[in-house]
Amino acid sequence: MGARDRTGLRQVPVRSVGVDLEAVRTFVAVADAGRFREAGAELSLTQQAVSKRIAGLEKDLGARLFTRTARGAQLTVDGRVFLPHARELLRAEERAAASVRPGRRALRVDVIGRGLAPAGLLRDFHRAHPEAQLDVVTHFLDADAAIDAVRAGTIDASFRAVTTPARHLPDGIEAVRVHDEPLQLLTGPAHEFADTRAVTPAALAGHRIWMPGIVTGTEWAAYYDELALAFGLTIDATGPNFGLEPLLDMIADSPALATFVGEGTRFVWPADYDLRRIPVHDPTPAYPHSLIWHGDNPHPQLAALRAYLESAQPGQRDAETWTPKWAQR
Amino acid sequence: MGARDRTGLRQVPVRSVGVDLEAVRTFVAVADAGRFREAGAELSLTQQAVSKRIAGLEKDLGARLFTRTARGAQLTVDGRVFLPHARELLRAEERAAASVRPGRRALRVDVIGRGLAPAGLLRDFHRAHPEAQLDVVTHFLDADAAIDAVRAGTIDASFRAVTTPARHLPDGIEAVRVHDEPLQLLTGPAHEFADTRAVTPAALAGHRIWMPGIVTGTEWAAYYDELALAFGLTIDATGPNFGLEPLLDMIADSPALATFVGEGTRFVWPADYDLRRIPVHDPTPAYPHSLIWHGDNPHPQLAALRAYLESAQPGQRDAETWTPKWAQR
DNA sequence: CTCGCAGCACAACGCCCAGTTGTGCCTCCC
DNA sequence: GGGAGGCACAACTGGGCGTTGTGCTGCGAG
Repeated sequence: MGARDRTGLRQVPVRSVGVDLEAVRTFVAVADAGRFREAGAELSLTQQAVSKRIAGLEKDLGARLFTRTARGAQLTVDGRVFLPHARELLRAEERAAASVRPGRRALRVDVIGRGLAPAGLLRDFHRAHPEAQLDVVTHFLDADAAIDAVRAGTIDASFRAVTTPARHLPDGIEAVRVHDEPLQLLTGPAHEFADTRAVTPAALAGHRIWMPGIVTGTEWAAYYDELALAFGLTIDATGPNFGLEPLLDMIADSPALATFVGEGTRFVWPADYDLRRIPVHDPTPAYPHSLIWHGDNPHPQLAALRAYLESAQPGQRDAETWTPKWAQR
Repeated sequence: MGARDRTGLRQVPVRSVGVDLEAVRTFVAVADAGRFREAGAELSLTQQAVSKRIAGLEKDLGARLFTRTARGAQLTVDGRVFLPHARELLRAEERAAASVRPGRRALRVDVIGRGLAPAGLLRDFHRAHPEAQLDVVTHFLDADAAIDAVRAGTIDASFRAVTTPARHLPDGIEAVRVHDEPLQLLTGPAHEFADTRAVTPAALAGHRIWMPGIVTGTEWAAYYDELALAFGLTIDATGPNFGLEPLLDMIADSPALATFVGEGTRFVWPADYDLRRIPVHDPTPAYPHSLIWHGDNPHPQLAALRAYLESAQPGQRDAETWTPKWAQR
C-alpha cells in the first residue's frame, strides 16, 4: 500500500473497525429518506442525533457517506457502495436474532450430518420455501437425545431412524417415515468390486467393511449391527473417527477396505479421489429416515416442512428393500 | 403465536432487536476460548466486562447462550445455533467496512448494467478469485463520468466503450479492449424475424428498433447512432426508460417492435415471455467493451482483474464484425 | 473430607458518550 | 432580500459500560 491514498482521504493506521449497527440502521434510513430529519423521525431521534451518528459512522469507516446539501443529504459514491453492504448487514442481524428469538424463532431441525440425505431434503425444502427461516443443527448424539430436545422444544424437528415402536414414543412426540435411503458400497479403484455394476449383501460376507466413528448405542449402530447380523457381514466400527478425509483416503488406496454410504450422501471433496459407488441390490439395504416432531409445536414452518416432505417423497422402498426389524411396518 | 412458549422462556413483547456487534464479537470469542477470562484477555477486557456483555446479549436476544460451569462456559443449543449467524454477522461487518476502507478498500468496478456482459465477466472473475473483495457499481451516466471517477480514484476500473482516441485520454488513464460483444435482435413471437435463424443489418432497414432509455451524449448513444447511420436503421431511442419489464412487455406482444441486446445480456426474468434472440450476421455488429483504469492505481486486485481479462478473452471479432469507426484499431 | 483454586456473578463507582435542547450558518427559492 | 428548510456545532445531562473489589460455587488434590 502506498502512502498516498487515491481516494483523497488520509489513510488511517490499521484499526480493526468496530461498526455500530445502530449507526448503520440510521445510515440506511437517511439513504432512504434523503433527509436527516425525516430519517430521525422514523427512528424517534432528533436531526442532531442522526447527524452525530452519521458523522460517527463516517469517522469509523474513514469515508464520507453523504454530501450535505441545502435540500437534504445525497449519497456519495462511497455511500452508494456501502449501502447494499449496510442492508445485508441488517439482514444478517435480523437472521441472527431470528435464530434464537423466543417463541417464534427460525425453524430448527436436527440432522445426523450436513452431507447426508436429510440435509439434502432440507436444502430442497428451503429452495421451495425461500422465505422460511431455517437452522440446521447437528449436535445431538443419537435419536434419544434428539427426541429429548424435541420434547423440550429446544429444536422443532429431527431426522432420525426410530428404533422404538411408535406407541413407546414419549407423550406428544410424533414420527413419520419420510425417506428410505438405499445404501451403496464405496470402494477405491483397486477393490474387488470396483468395476461391478452391483453387488448383493450376501456377496459382501467376509469382506471387510470399515465404518469408523460409529458410536455404540446410537440408532445407526443398531442399524448396522442388524445389517451385519442379517447378511453375515463384517462391519468394523472400531477405531476413533478422524473425520471423513482419512477414511476416504484409506478406502481410495485399499484393495480390501470398503464402506457404506447412503445414496443421497454428498461429498464436498476437492478431487473426489477415484472412488466408486456400487449399488447394493437383491435386497437393497435402505436406511429409514423419519421426521420426528412434537404434536403441540405450533411453528408454522413445521407444518410447511411436513407438508413438503409428504408431497415430495422420492423413490420409496419396494419389495426388494431390506430394513431392520424395528423399522418394518 | 400462543402465549405459552415451548422454549421455556417467557415471550417478550415485540421489540425490534438491536444487537450490539461488540457483544457478538465477545460472544464468538467466548465460544472459541471456552472461558470468559480468556476471551476477555483477547479483547483487552476484564472477565467482569465479558460477563456483562454476554448477559446483555442474552437479554437482548431473550435466550441463554452459555451454561456457566465451574470449568468455563459451555454453549447451549441456542448458543450453538446462534454461533454461525454471529460469525456471518462479523464477516458481513468486515465486508461492509472493506467496501469503503480508505487506501485498501475492495476493488470497485463500474459497469453499465448488472445484467450485461461486463457484469458477467466480473462474476467469472470473482469465481476465479473468490478471495477478492469486489464491489460492482452502476451509477455513472456515461464513459466520461466513469473516467473522471477513475481519475479521482473513486472507482478502480470501468467497463465502457471508449469513443476517444487513446492519445486523448486524460493523463494516466489507460484503456484496453477486453470484449467485443455481438449484438442480437430481440423480438416477440409475432415478429417477422421471430423464426429466422439470423438476419443481416441491412435487412433491418425500415424496421423499427426500439431502445428507450438511451441517453443522448452517452457512449452507447454514439454507438447506436453510428450503427443506425451505417445500415440505414430506424432506431427509436425516444421515450423515457420505464425499466426492462415494460420494454420486454411491449416487445413480446408486438409484431413490429424489436430491440438489440448484447449476446451476453442475462435477463433475470420470471417467465422470460416467449422472446427470441436472433443472431445478426454479415456483418455482426459488436459492442466494444474496454476496461479503463488508472496506471498509478496500486490496487492488487486490479492487476489480477487485468490479468484475468487478458487470459480469458472469449470470441473476439473477426472479419465479419462491424464496430464504429472510433472503435476500429 | 476439606481446603484451595479456578471461574463466573454481583456491587459500587467513575467516566465517557449518546442524545437532547438551543443556536448558527448555508443554500435555494420566491 | 428575506424566509424557510436543512445540517453542524455547543453545552448539558443521564445512562450505560468498563473497572476494581468481593462473594459464591463446584471440582480436584491432598
